[in-house]
Amino acid sequence: MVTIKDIAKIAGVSHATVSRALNDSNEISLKTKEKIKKIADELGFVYNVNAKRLNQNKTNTIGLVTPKFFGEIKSEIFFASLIGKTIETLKLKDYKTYIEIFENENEIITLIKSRQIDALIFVEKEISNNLIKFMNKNNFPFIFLHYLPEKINNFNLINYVRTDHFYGGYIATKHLIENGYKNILTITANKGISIEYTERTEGYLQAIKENNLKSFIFYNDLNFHSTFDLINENIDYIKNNNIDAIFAQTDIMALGVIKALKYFNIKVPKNIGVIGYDNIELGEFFAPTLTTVEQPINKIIIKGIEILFKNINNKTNNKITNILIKPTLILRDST
Amino acid sequence: MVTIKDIAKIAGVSHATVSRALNDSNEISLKTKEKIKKIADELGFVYNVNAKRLNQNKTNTIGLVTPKFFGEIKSEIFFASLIGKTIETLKLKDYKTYIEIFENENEIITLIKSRQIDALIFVEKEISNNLIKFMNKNNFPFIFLHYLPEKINNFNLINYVRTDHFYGGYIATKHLIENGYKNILTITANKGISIEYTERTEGYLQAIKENNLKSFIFYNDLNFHSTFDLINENIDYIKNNNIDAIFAQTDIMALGVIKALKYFNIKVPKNIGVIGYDNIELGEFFAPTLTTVEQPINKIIIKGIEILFKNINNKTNNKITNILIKPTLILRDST
DNA sequence: CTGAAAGCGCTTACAG
DNA sequence: CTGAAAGCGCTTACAG
Repeated sequence: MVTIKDIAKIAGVSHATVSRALNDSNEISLKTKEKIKKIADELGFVYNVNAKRLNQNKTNTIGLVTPKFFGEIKSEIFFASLIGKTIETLKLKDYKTYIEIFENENEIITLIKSRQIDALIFVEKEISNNLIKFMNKNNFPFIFLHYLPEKINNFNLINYVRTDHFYGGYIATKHLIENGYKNILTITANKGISIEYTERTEGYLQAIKENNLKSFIFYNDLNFHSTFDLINENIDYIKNNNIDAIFAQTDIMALGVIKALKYFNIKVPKNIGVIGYDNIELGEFFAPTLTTVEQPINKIIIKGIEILFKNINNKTNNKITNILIKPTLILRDST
Repeated sequence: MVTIKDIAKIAGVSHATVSRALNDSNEISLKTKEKIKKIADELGFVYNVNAKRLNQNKTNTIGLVTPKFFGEIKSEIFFASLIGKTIETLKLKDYKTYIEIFENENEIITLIKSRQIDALIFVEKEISNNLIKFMNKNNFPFIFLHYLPEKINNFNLINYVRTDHFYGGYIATKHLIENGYKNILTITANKGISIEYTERTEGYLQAIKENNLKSFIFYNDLNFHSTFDLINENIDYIKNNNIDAIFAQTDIMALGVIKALKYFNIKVPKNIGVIGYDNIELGEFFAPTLTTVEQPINKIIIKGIEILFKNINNKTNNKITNILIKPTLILRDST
């Protein structure tokens, strides 16, 4: 492969001069600069990144930490979008993305110490204070997107951008109310699963309260089959309470709900309206298509990267930024 | 960050000795080796990979080239699995994975020249002879998985591992025949889309021929809605020819078929059996669940990486390896 | 404006 | 078995 020394030889200058020319240093004559650039071009010169990174102690690469996302359809769809959007957004800034599937924190620490990345984006809940402290101590920029690190109680030490789930739960419920539904059941995650479900439920309760309605809450696993079972087992409760709408706090749950209602010949949305949460693309395949709350994941990524770069470029300014982004309602046929 | 010089200072040896110790060189005494390792451990030493890569001209990183996979549910599911499995498999060999979303070949050439990766895995069709030649000339190891590069006519210059689609089309059709279906329609891709659909169709024709049946072939777009429309528009043809089974050459198409048949109150599998191809996880969500041909993507990845590593470790041996892996039938409710 | 030198953090052939 | 030296391909402070 061609190096700056090869160019230097051909141009009859020192390799330092070549380096300056290619880096558009302002202490070089336009004439030699252009001559050198032309030669570099002809030779198809490309920097040896490893040399550059060693010298500058900067990699122009951001690590993206995700959970093990494969093997389950919902997270595959979500993380494929996330990874794609992140790569795309960082590429616009001339940064590379390195995907790290989270296994343990030691691997993350090793990754940082090995100087492969300049910063980290976490879309991962299982991060402890230990790692946060390590990064802060070393002035290593990072941000949490979408998820909050659940082992941590003090969020004043981390930047994050995530969905405003309270608002999401609120608009989902309000939408149902505005469409005339009165007895609205919400199906949320089992307790302790994740704070975001608590927030969605609080949004739900706020809308319920504002309209003097009665609240109905089921706690359940987040998956399709168990939600199907849940409805099955509680069909009498649903009938006895005249439940006429269900706010399932994930789309997958909502699909399980719809399948179960179909099984009992309950028409959606005529007898019972159903709204989901997430806007997974899957929702478009089912009949009726699913009304849902869309998580603003692209906005989260773009905003998150913006904040991260402020941190990268300005290490002194350690201001913590926490941002909630409002989700939006996607109206389809199930309500 | 701690360097080998820091360790050297504490251990009272030269940094060359530290390097030998940490690399388990055999020209070092056990005693100093252990002493040095202990110190390194205590200091939490991790190599600066950039220095190591520069020195060794080796990155222990493999590039994975994919199309732009996000924005469409089917490819999101497929590539999320693929990326995950690749990262996992390479990690076992102590290699990192770098994801490159294909835009143009110059970016790939730059990636290679910049010394960020030791080899490339292509799961991408749009590669030309130009790039192949460049890699071969530079003795840069690469392999094609799953797809064949469609702009190329001479496959003797490239390693690849892919599904045996002829066999896949054959077993799908044979399965239908063995279940008593007689008039089997296959829906394949529009001509020129990809060689794999031609292969599936040839497998179909082989089974049809062996059983003296009549062949019925529709050519269509690969997506859900247009396949739904296709069935809609041709429902008379289907009825008139007593079509009693449909081999849709992708699962997404098969789901479109089932939706359309439902619309006409045609029972699956009672009136018409339906088999898909791919085994996307989505197939499990629909009723009836989808019988399909599973692409052996995990086997392809594992085998492909195995071949790639032979090439990496043994650059002299430029033997080309082409492997077809047989897919398997997944029996569910739609046949 | 340009070159020689030193340095980034490693490895390894050479000498002892 | 160990150290001093050279080198991987860059950048940049220093001197002129």
